[in-house]
Amino acid sequence: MPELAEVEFYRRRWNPGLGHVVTEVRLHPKASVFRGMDPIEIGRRLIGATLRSSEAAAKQMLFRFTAADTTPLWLGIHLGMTGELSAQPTGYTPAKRDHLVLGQAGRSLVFSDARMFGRVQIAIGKEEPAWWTEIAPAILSSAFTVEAVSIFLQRRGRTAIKPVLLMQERFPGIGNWMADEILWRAGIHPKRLAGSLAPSEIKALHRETRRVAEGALKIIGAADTIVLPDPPKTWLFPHRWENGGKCPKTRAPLIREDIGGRTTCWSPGRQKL
DNA sequence: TCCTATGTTGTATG
DNA sequence: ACATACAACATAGG
Repeated sequence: MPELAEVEFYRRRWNPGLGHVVTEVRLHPKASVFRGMDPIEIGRRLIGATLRSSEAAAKQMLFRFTAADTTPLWLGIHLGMTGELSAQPTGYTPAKRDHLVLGQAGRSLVFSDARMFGRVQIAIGKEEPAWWTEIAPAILSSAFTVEAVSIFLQRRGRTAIKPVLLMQERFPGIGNWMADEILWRAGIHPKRLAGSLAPSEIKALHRETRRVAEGALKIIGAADTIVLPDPPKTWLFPHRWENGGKCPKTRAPLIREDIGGRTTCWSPGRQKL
């Protein structure tokens, strides 16, 4: 599920653990979410460490710990397609999909991921790890300019705009639903080649990318609810999966089709080829 | 049984 | 070296 704003939402679910020591680590050592890393090593390092702070960027999260001897310890989590974080009562017993459980006095911090496209990694030392610092500059930062977008679209000129919006090196945090939302707002057909967009369309795309990111972070990322909130009916989001779904702006039936290997939803008439 | 799924990455090809 | 397209990863739910 998780794109930019959902990642931020889930990151905050571990906030109750801030300032507390990890006293027990339970994990599924064979789970592929650990990728190349040694799960035993991850568990060993985290025991006795205190959770100090966390950040989200693009679709990733960074949890900063300090070990008992004050050595900085960085825990990186990518939620993949089905990952979630939660805080559970003390002594929580890991279920099948709970690949990493950090036990603290008072609560357990749980990472679960059914499909295991997610990733868990750690790094040790003063410097933030490269896999964190190398994430592209945020969409809401000053580095995300019309110029930067324009250059990128020219370089990917022969590819449909939809899959280009999913490229994390320029659109960090954008996923399938946000990409459709952006194109729908900007009035651009998802099959248009990236290199074919007029300057005015590039401007609109840039503007709506920012607005969707900003709106999603406000509605989803900052929500204080137990359950992940959905954007309002005025967005494409609540209509994109329903059969017979209609465009909230034109009331025309929405179209769904595979583009670049991902189901894409758009509003005919509003978004023309 | 069959199909789909809010993601990334490795590989083949041009 | 760069750009492009797509299979593969692993599992649950309709």
